[in-house]
Amino acid sequence: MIAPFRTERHDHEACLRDALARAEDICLHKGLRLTELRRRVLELVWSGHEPVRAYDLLDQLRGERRGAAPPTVYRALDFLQEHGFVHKIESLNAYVGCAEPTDRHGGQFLICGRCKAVAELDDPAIYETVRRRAEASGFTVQGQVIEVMGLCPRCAVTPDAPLAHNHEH
Amino acid sequence: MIAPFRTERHDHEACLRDALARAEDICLHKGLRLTELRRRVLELVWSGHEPVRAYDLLDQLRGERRGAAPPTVYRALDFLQEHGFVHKIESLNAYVGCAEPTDRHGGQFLICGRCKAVAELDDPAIYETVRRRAEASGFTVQGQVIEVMGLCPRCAVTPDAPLAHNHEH
DNA sequence: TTCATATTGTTATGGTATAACTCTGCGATA
DNA sequence: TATCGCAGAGTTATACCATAACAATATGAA
Repeated sequence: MIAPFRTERHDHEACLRDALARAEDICLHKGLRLTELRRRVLELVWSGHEPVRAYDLLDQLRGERRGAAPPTVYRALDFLQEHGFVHKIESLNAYVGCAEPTDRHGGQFLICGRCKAVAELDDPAIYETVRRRAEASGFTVQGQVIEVMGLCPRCAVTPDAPLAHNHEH
Repeated sequence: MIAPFRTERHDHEACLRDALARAEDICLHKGLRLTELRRRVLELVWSGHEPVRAYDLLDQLRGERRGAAPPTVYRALDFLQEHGFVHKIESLNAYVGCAEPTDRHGGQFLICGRCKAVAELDDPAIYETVRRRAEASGFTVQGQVIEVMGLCPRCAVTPDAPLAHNHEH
């Protein structure tokens, strides 16, 4: 199980730096082109641990790059998703960075309805239970979308405290 | 576990009739108003076991009801979802009927990528595994979105056979 | 250098969903 | 019976999400 919710000590600058370094490294080894645009979109998605919407990315890109348009961001997101650097949260139509990028892996997402933070699990017990029960119905499993809504540890405990910023979660 | 994939003998007219009768009955007992519009939208969603998109419903409504517009269908869908008569498939932005309506229950969906049929599971083993593993991370679970992509039993076995109609699946 | 191809730019459009205000019909109540 | 309040539905407008299609450009291999 990986990438749980961040604590108060979370150093997001280091977190972001590591994520970009991992991506660079993986692309180098696989012969993928992490272009300036793709790298920048990945960086923007990783600006926090909340899902980011495509048009928010686009708004930011427009400030930096003339002629940015929806395909600009969707194509970058397609690349990043295909190689496991980001995931789409289907129930939010939004995107989060992946801390453990492997090609086209699934993962399970815990989504805090209060602070909006998302944690990713890659829990084999969940994956296998879903696979086993689905195949018991004669279904052949090719992919799983698992998104769990609720409250992250901090928001469950202090539901009235002010929302901390992004980077502290 | 309920509502598996339909067999060749599936009598969809009876299936649809039962679904509408159940909805009528539940609304009667709960004091809910299954209006003409809501009943018709439910009927259209139940036209098959494939997810139906909101604007497809709208196109059909326009042929029957002057002034049908997006809110017409979304408001009906909101009512039907809230009371468990239909579910939204998040990964498809589409809606399916529910054979076992209970308020705001979750459910797990098996989605055939070939014939597009959807089967609903309400498997406590899946629900509990996801809940337990999420809460092991300190997360408080309020809802689950579980959508499994793959091949239904028939499409897995005869991937080259022509697609059967709707009602036979 | 030249070429094939991947990437990005550009314009347009399609698909999904809600806001906000109006109108209508129906039951509760004075 | 009058009228009030409200849920449901009509109506108009707009916001948000995503892709098609074609042009231009950059990149790396031969």
